[in-house]
Parts: sequence; structure tokens; C-alpha cells
Amino acid sequence: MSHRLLQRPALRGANATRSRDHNRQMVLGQLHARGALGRAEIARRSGLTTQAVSNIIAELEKDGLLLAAGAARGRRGLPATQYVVNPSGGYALGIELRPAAILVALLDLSGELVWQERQPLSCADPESVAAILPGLRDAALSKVPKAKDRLLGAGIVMPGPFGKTELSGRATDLPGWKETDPATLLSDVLDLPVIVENDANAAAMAERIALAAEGMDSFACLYFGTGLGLGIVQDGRIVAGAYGNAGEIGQLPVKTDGGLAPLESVLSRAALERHLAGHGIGASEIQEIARLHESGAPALQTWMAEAASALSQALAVIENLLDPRATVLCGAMPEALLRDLVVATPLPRTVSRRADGAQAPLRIGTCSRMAAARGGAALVLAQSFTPALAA
Amino acid sequence: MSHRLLQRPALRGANATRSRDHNRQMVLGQLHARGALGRAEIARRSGLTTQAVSNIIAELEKDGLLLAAGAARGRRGLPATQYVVNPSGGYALGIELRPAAILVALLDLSGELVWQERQPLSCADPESVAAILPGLRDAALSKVPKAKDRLLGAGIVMPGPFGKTELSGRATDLPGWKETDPATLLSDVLDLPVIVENDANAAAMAERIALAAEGMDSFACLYFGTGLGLGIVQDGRIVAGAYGNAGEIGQLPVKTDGGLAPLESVLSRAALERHLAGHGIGASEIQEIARLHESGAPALQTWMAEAASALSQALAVIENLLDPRATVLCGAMPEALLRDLVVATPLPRTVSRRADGAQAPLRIGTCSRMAAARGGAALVLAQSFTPALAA
DNA sequence: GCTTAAACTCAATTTTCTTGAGTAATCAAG
DNA sequence: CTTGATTACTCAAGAAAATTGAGTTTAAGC
Repeated sequence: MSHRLLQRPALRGANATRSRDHNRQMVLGQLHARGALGRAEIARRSGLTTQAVSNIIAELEKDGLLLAAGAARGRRGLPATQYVVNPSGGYALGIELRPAAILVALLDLSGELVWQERQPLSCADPESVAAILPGLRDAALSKVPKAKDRLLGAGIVMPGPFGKTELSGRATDLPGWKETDPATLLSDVLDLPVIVENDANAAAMAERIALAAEGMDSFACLYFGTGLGLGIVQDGRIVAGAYGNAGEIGQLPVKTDGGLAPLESVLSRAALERHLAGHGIGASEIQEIARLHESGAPALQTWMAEAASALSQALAVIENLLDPRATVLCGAMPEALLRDLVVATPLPRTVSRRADGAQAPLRIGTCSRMAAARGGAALVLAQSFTPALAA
Repeated sequence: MSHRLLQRPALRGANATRSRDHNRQMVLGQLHARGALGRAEIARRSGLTTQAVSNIIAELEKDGLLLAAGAARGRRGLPATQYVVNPSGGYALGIELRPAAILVALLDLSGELVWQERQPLSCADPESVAAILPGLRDAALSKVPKAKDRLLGAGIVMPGPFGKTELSGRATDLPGWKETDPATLLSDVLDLPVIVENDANAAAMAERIALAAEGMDSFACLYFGTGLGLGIVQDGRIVAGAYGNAGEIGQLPVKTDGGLAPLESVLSRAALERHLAGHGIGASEIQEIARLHESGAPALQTWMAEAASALSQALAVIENLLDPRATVLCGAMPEALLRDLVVATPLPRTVSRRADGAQAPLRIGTCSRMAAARGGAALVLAQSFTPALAA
């Protein structure tokens, strides 16, 4: 059975049905971003009448996407009945394909992680992946039975870049996927609507969903994956470029002790492992790195100094070019290490550095190692929260 | 009299009126981007019914925004009545404020330049500018009387960055504007809706309007202004960052013969003049530079070599980070010089470099020196072509 | 010349939002 | 404790926009 693919929909004209969809998603989006709100408040924020919001809320509540959450007292007048997104109103599957593993995350409609799994993989070619995924989907559904009829779709996350580019053919690429359209194949296999995105963009969306309450809708996300990727989010949407491969920051030249070098050759999981190996330390698991970091291993500290310098330079470029609200670090690194990296990184002077400094310009993400897999799911959820006519 | 300001409208809910606006703008946008189209074709592209498009076209034609443009013969069936944007259906004023001059452009609804003016300025502070602008507006209207009641608004273009940043206070800033809100002041003074943008972003929109026929809607624009700016356009919208100051590329470090230096210190009008001065050549007017270029002056050629190397490095960053369809050069440089610069610049290996290479990845713009002023007007026009609910 | 294809129009219907009047619950002031 | 102001919300009628389905017109293909 062939499924509709979830993809960036082209700009469409408005009619009654699509207007309703637009407004439904707008209401859900407000509730997701701001938490509990009453009808009148939503109406003010969206430019609709209370009556219209009232009708939409009735519909969303009937569909189980919304829950009443008590009354807001304290101010004059009739207390507003507050509503919140019903976490079990919908679920989204996020699937990250890596060369040696598949990571799966199941998010509920509120963006909470309700299930996750990591499955080692001997070969990440299309056939092997297609054979494994239905089992993972069913495992998720058996652990979270409520998700059974409420699975909105799956977000597939693969290391980029996609399509034929001069940076193709690197070791980070997955084998066999150049000739296969992942969306079509996996949508059929999973029997779900599917959306495909690269790891950095997905991670950015994961953080967007997680940080929405802070109003983070224009920011950048540095993701430690097979290499180093940059996810750019502007007004809640991913900036993917004309061909979908924006954010390829790994090649950015940075000054190091050994002269100019690509950012990725200093600031990445592979670079760290290489550095440690140079000191006679083998550490391929994240726990090993975490332990080394905890114990204050000198080899790791020398890397941190180099990495912080490289990160600072990258940050200067990111901030001057994109003026993000913040740059978020996440991915395959121990959280404590990233935290220290943030502290160790000098903040460059950029157009984005503001006097009021209310926001931390460089921070770690909330989604850690599952960021990309969660991001796949977040991409699906984002479609419920983003007004349809705005896409 | 206070005027509504044209600004990025917040995402709004849909109702009948706004849906109609959305659809009207969608129809105009299609016509602007693709030229002559029939009702049925527009309906297919927009996902509306022919009947709806028919009603909208009747309305737009009555409003004078559209013109019938003959019938499309050749295929079976009734020939479609083609429509095009009526150039004199609306006009937009673009006003670029520079430290020593004001540039004004009047564009018609089709995006054609119908009038331009350059007024030298002794002081670019708010009072002086406010005193001069009404006269310039009236000069435009007297030269193009048809624009009298059809002026959609004015786009004010100023060198960025806006707001308090650590890069403020440079020589490129205009005096006295930090404390004044340009939109409010100039909207009152001009008695027009006003939108304010920085020069690079405006130039990018000028090129977007001019190149729309090529389907350029995700690209980057390098603008030679008081410094060097980058305008980023994604899906037809400006990527301005969280605080509106994205595209500050001047500080990007590039390798030069003298070590790492900010891009702007090599690749900018000021850098060129400095370089020429170092060779004992004074050239502050663009015509002088054009003459030097024409005559093959060695000092200019050595600069070109340096500039091309710097541009190549900048291009690598732009392409890897933003994956644009193309990078467009424009602004205060002789067109022939930019053309040679494009030829002299080695194309870096990036994620954006494509095997099919149908598009020139680096090209010069069509709006040349008036790019920013035209861009101000283009920003106003873009609002007529961009579906309202998509903002 | 007949058939098919395509664009377009007319009139009726449908969906959705808005409008305006009215109800209910809470706080604040006398 | 009562009154008034304020705010949230509901009901029913109305309005605006799109869709639907049938019918008309024109041109190309055979």
C-alpha cells in the first residue's frame, strides 16, 4: 500500500477546508508553544474571533487532541477555561539511520519521548533497513499501545548531503541509498506517511519542539553526528537551501595550531577519537569518552582547548551570517563534555552579540544523543503545529 | 497622519477575507513569476478551482492589477485567455539612505524601473532626511503621474545592522538613527506605508523580483554597499535571523597574502579604493573605477586577483552553509568589473556544486548600482505577490 | 464533419468564519 | 453584601468565500 508522503507542501490557495486546517494547526501550535491558554487568549493571538476558536477547540477536543486544564483565576471576569495539547492525542516515530545502527524514538503529541530503542546494524543498505523497520515500529506500538491508531507518521533521518554534490561519496554516506528514494521505500514498508531529513536539520527540529516554550524559533543547531552538521531554523522552519543541503559546516576552515583546517577535522566525534588515539587511548563508545572526561584525562583536555577555539570561530561565522537567537549543541557527545565545551568557548564579537544578553548565545540541547531520532519525530509533529497555508 | 507600517505580519488565522487576500496574492504571484497564464493553469498551480480563479481574476482586472494578454493557441480545446500583471496597476517607491546620498527608485507592479534619482546629502540624520523625502516622492509622482493614486508603499533601505549589537558604531552607520524608529518617522513624513530593511537584504529582494522568471527563490546576494553585505533568500523570503541582522559577512576571515583578514577588508568598495590609493590612484567615483578597469590598470588587476581569492573562500562558506541556487553579485561596483570578478573567481568544491551545473552558481545581478533602492521597492511589491497567510 | 479535449461560465450548495445579542462567573468598590 | 465592571463564553443568524455540477464555446485530431 502506498502512502502519502509528508513533504514540504507547495504554497496553496485557501478554501474553507484548508482554512479550517490552517486554523486548527494554528490553535494547536499556540497551545504547544505557550502551554495552557483560554479561547479568548488564543483568539487574540491568532486574529480569529472567540467563536471561531470555540468551534475549533470543540472539534479538537472531540478528536482527542486537546484537554481542558482547569480555569485561570486571578483576573477579573469569568475565568477562562484553559486547554492544553493532549499528549496521547497523537504520536510520531523518529528513525535515525546510521552506518552501524538504527535509533528509534517515539514522541507523543506534547513532544515527550515515550519510547526509544537502539538497534545495531551490520549493514545500512536499503534492503536491510527495510527488513528491520517494521519490527521496530511494532515494538514501539506494543510498548505504547495508545499510539496504535494515533501514529501520525515517521520521520526518517539520514546523514546528508542528499543528491549529487561534489561532497558526496564520503565515508559518512550510507551505502546503497543514492539509487533509492528513501521516502517512497520506507513509507511503503512502514505503512506510514514518511518525511526524510538530514541529521542536523532533524536535531534542530527536535530542539525546536523541546525549546518552543522559550520562543526559540530562529536559532542554529550544531549536531555531532557522523560528522558535524548545522541545522538552521528561521521562524520555526528549517532553512534547507535550494537543494536541501544547507548547513554543511564541516568544511569551514578554522585556524588551529597546525594552520587552517576544516572545522570537522577538529570539532567532531571522529576528530576526538583520532586525537585520543594519537595519545594511545582507544575510545569508540560514548561512555568511554564520558569516563575520560569525568576523570579529567589530559588528552581530552588538550582536545577541548582546540575544539573550543574552533567552535568559537565557527560561532562567529554562524552568528554573523544567521543572527540566531542561540546556537544549540547536541548529538553524539557526553552531555557533561558539551557543557564544559560551552564554558570553554570564548564568545566572539558578532552582530548577534547583544547588550541585553538575556539569552545564552551558546548552549547545549535538551535532546542529547537521541536528538536526530527525536528530530525525525519532531518533524512530523511540527506539521500538526504549523499552519498549513504558511508552508 | 499616521500610517500603517508594512512589516512582517505575524501568522494569522484564516477567514473569508484573508483567504481571498491570500488567493489574490497567490494569483498575482504566479503571474509575476511565470508571465502569462490562463485561469485553468493558475487553478492547477494553486489548488483552487477554475471558478474561484475566475472570480479572483475578474476582481483583479476590475482593480486594474491584471491585463488580458490574448489567447494561448496551439493546444486542443478552447484557447485559454492569458493574463499578465498590469505594470501600471501599482507602484512602489524604494529609498536607499547612504551617508552621503539618497537613492530613489520607482518600480511599477511588473518590477520595471520607471524612475530613479540620486540626491547628494550633506548629512544623513533623521531631520535632514525627513525634510528631503517628501520632495523626492513628489518628484517621482510628477514624472510618473499614473502612480499618483497607486503608490503601494515605500521601502526604506539603510545600512545594517539594526539595534544594539557589538558591531554597532562603525563608520558605515548613519548618524542619529539609533534613537529614531525610521519606519514610524518616515511613514508619517511620506504619508505612505513604509517597510525598513538593510541594504543587502533589499538588494536580494530586488534580484528576487527581477529573477523571479528563472524561479530564483532560494539564493544569496552579495551586495557592495558601504561595506559588504549578504542577503539570504529562502523560498522567496528573506532569512533575517532572530534579530534581523543576518548576513553580516564582512567579518568572515579569509586567507590573503598578508595572512587572515576580514573579507570586507579585501572585497569591498572601500577596500578597492584603499588598494588604489596605495598605488597612488585616487578613485572615489564609480566611473573612475570603471575607466581604470577598462584601461586594464595594473593596480586594479592586482586587486582583482586578491578579491577573487577572497570571494572564492566566501563562496565556499556561503554555499556550504546555505546551499543557494546561485550567489548574485551586485551593488556599488562597475558591472564590467563584477563580470570579470565572476570569471576570475575559482568555484570552490561545496555541497552546492552540482553535476548538472545548469545554473551559474556565481553571477552578477541585474539591478547593478540601484540594487538596494530597487530592493526597497521590491520589498513592497513582494507583499502583493506573497500569499498573506504564508507570511 | 464528427469526436474529443480543454477553458470557461452560471447557478446552487457547502463550509467556515463573523456578527450581535445574551448569559455567566469573577473581582472590586461602596 | 450589594452593585457594577469586566471578562469569557455561547447561541443563532448572517455573510463571504470556495466548491460542485451542468452547460457552453472553441479548437485540434481523425
